[in-house]
Amino acid sequence: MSGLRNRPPLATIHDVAQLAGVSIKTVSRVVNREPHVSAGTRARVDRAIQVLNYRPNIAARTLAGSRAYLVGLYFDNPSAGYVSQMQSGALRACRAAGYHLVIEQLAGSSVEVQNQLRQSLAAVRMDGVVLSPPVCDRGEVLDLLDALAVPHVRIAPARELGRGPYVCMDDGRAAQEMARRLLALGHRRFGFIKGHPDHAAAEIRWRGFANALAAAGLILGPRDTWQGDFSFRSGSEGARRLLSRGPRPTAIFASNDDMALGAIAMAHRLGLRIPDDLSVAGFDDSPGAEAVWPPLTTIRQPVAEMTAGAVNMLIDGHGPGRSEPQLFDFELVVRGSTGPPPIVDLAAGL
Amino acid sequence: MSGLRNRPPLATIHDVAQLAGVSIKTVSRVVNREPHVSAGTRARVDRAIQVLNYRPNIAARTLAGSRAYLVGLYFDNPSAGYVSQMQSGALRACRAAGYHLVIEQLAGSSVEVQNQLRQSLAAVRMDGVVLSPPVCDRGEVLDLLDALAVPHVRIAPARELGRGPYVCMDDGRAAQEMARRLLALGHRRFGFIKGHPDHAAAEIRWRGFANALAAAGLILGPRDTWQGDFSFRSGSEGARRLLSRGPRPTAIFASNDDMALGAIAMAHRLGLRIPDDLSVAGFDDSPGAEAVWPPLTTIRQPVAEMTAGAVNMLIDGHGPGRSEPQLFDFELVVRGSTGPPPIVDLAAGL
DNA sequence: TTGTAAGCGTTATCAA
DNA sequence: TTGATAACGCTTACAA
Repeated sequence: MSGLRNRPPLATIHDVAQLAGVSIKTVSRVVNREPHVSAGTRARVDRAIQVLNYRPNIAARTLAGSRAYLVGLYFDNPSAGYVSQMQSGALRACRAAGYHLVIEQLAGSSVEVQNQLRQSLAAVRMDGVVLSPPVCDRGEVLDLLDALAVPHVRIAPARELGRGPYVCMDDGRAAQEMARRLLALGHRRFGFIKGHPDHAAAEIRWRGFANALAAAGLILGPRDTWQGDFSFRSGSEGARRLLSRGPRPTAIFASNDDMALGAIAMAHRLGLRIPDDLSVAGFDDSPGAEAVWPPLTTIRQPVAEMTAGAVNMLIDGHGPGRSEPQLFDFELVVRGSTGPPPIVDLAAGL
Repeated sequence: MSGLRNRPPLATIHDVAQLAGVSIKTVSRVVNREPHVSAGTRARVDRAIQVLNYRPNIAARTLAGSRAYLVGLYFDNPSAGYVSQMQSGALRACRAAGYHLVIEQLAGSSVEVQNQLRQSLAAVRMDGVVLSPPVCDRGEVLDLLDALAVPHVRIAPARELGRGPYVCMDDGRAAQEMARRLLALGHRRFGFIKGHPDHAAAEIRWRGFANALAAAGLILGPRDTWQGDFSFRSGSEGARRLLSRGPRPTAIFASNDDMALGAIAMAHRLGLRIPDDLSVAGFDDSPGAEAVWPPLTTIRQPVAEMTAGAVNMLIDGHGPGRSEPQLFDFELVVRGSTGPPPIVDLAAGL
């Protein structure tokens, strides 16, 4: 029943101490893996813990000590798949370290976000927080965190890279590599669907792509790009626009998979065959990428691993000392949605 | 920096008491909205709280009192969109009530799940937990929760409905209504893609659909159904099988949207036009449903609202007393993926 | 190597 | 209507 409040009493550190015939301090030492405990004592305590099914009360630990065994994950990302992967990585790292995860959505105006953050940090004393895009690029969030001296690690930040530790992937190089791949296939007319303007990595992807094309002597004009927002819908709308003018692009690169899937859907709708008439590439390797037809060529970003890494940096980074940004490898995943351009275009390009 | 541990001291209940010139107990009364506080005192305390930006420490509250201001959300759902909607509803309800949300994934064998659950409940004393499908239908989870007397509310449970409070939607009636709709359009040959066998609501949807067809004199054989698992991939695979035999169905109903989207992708791949050659319907109204082409006819399940309702039941259900299951309305959302069957089939059916 | 005692910031009890 | 004081279960000095 919902209203029931009389929980069976759980074993406390005193119970364990009594059963093991030691003081609570010794139990504490064993639980926290501190040195200076004889093997015999340790064994007795461990057995008592086992027998009583003892688990330290996190509230008491937090109140007494400096650690809370709680980390926060702050997000505000429209892509459910991205959030889901982050959480899965964060949960894995937390569980391995005996931590637990509190999540919080941080949305709205600067003032609103600051209030939400302040409220959550004051109420739940966490050991630190992980900031994911686009929250990690909001100046007011970093300011407040600094003011409250709350440890934080950012995931794929794009601004103020000197401000604290982060994990990331080289988005620019990944976009560049995708561009080179498409160029190598023979494409010469490109469409690019940009990501959400608030998400700074989107800008980096765009620049990486544009630079690689520029190196090949190609310049994308404003009519070759479309300002999307990372949503499926903005991807299909972008594709509609990019494909509605002649000569139309033979390859479209979208800043994330959701938009690429939207572009594919639109291409189907317009009667274009993929990849025969049009190549489409995405970025993220989201669940849908492998499932759509034809499966999507994309950049695999190890979101779960990155987030797990961020949580570990938070937990391990106990002593002071500058931690280096942790760089994760991307992977260009080539699937069926990209191929050579139509013969006629190939001939023209050569 | 990550390793920084010296946080600026936050105001405590003592600071507030001193500034307001009252005892800590009075501050506690004001904070907790208890009666028996004069208006003047209350105002003074409120002002002091404001000035000092005081927020009660949740760890101290938990340790001393009976409430933890923390609720847990346990999940293990493959659909990122579903999880995302749940969390969003849960976070909204938590924020409104001054609570915070701890999430935990519960996966694996019976023993593993019990250990995860036991560990998380012993470490983080939560006021209660919300169980989502398919976790909410695992007997060992309910048993353990009962044994530990942890309040819980289930979302869309399908088994053991007498065992505690829950929120739900009438899946069977929704599937029935979808069947009637397709029958009314003139369809007579159906394909059905079943959901994950562990997710009991999937079974209910299937029975609702089958019953409605039976009422119209139609029986679906094993070759008219496909055992999916709620994934996009299983949907496309299911569609491929269902469509590979003649005479092929004119309408496919998938137990969730991800599978329906998979079916649509497969239909495109096979060169079938939707809805001219084939109608496809889903269940959930996930984000992709509106974005795909043609947009998906589906059942809108108010997942966020249901979860918010579950959290509120947990928080409100403080006194004992049996709380009734809370039933939420579904909505049949008709979009472009369904239409009349091809003329030849329509003629044959009449 | 082990133990004692003093908090940590609240809520709960009981008296004023 | 208020307030003093004892828990709550643990960590952290500091002793032994």
